[in-house]
Amino acid sequence: MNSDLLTRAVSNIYPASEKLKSALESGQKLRIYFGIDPTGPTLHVGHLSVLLKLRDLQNLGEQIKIVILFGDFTAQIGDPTDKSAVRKMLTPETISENLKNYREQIGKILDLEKTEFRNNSEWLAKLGLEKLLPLASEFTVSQMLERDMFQERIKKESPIYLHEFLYPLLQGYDSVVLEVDMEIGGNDQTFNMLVGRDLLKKLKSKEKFVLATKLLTDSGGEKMGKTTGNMVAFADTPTDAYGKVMSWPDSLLPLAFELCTRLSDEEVKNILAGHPKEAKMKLAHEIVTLIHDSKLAGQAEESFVQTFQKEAEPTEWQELTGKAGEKISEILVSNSVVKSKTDFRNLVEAGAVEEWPNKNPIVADQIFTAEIKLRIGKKRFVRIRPA
RNA sequence: GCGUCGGUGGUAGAGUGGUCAAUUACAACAGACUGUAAAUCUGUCGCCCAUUGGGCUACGCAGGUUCGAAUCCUGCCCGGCGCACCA
Repeated sequence: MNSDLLTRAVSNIYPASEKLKSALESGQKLRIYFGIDPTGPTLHVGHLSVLLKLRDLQNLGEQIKIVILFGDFTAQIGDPTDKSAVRKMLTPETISENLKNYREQIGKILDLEKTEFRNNSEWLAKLGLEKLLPLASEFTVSQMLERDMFQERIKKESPIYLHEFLYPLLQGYDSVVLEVDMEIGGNDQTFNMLVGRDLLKKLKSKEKFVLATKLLTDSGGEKMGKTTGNMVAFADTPTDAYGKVMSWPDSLLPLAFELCTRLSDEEVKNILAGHPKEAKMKLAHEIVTLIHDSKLAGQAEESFVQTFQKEAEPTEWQELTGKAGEKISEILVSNSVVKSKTDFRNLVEAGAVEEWPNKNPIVADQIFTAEIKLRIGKKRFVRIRPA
């Protein structure tokens, strides 16, 4: 067992780290699960710390059985943890589409052969009141209200809906049905995971370990990507993913290495001792390798260096076609490169649009005549060819 | 049901008859700076046309008052909080 298995990227272990340690050392078989609500189209680096932890555990061998639970039912209810008010109802099609991506993306990290996949609609969809009410009677309203986030809402006089009380129960019930020995999730899931622990104890007299991982937060303590747009998704192209990591603040580096890579402490220490830019490139390379592969990571890195550091010809151009006589602005709008003509005009006025590579300025209502390459801002490279 | 407060741009949240396409903050986008960044500074940030400027559509929905409404009135829809029993 790796010495940092129970410490790296770990925020808390319930009931106690030592207990889990001895369970692991005793060779006791453990069913460990991680629940994800398929609310978005893709996993992102925020999931990476949990997945890597699961992989570490999976590597222990036969002793461990990893169960990935897709909250296809709970996704429809909406976890109040991400309380941004009105949730959009997801259609079953969207959900199953998401699930397809998720499974494949998880395969980047975990050994799918050794992983069990379940959907919680299996049991939650047919959970009747006669089952639900006894669950609800295990908890008091004040226990639920204790959650920080409910307290905050009371303070702000914003609504708390009944179904939001139900959510932790349902997630907890997953633990009961799956008869797991352990649950892993982000720190923000601690409350829900502990409800499951209580339920399991009450209904099946079973002890469930709960391992909460640290969250990838920025210096303000906000979850990455929540306040800024640089959350790296598994579905991002290698180049995008690489670029997004490079735009993370330097201050995030130590935490990001801990959570999103498996470089050893010592390696990380060496890397961090060097130039921050080099360190971040290393981080970006590692992350892209995890969510794609090392070859693509290499290419992404090369393209990044080319484009931004050497200002050389970018390796990827967005290819468009246009008719001679058409306004360039119209071609760009119809291909959603820019939002509107006004948007394009503003960019032109800001000096953000130039012809590549001779840097000729472009005027707002320039007419398209022959093949032209444009650089718009820092990141948009467009080549327009005659149709 | 009663009382009361409220529904504003991607978000939060000002604005209570004209100077409001709507203060501000965050996010976004761009420029400068740099180590790619971040931070900082500057600009943009409804849509369309335009050289200054003009037009259109927007402040829950539908009507109305007014020369003029995000702002006033009426109705409707949605929501918060309080009250309801013990009295």
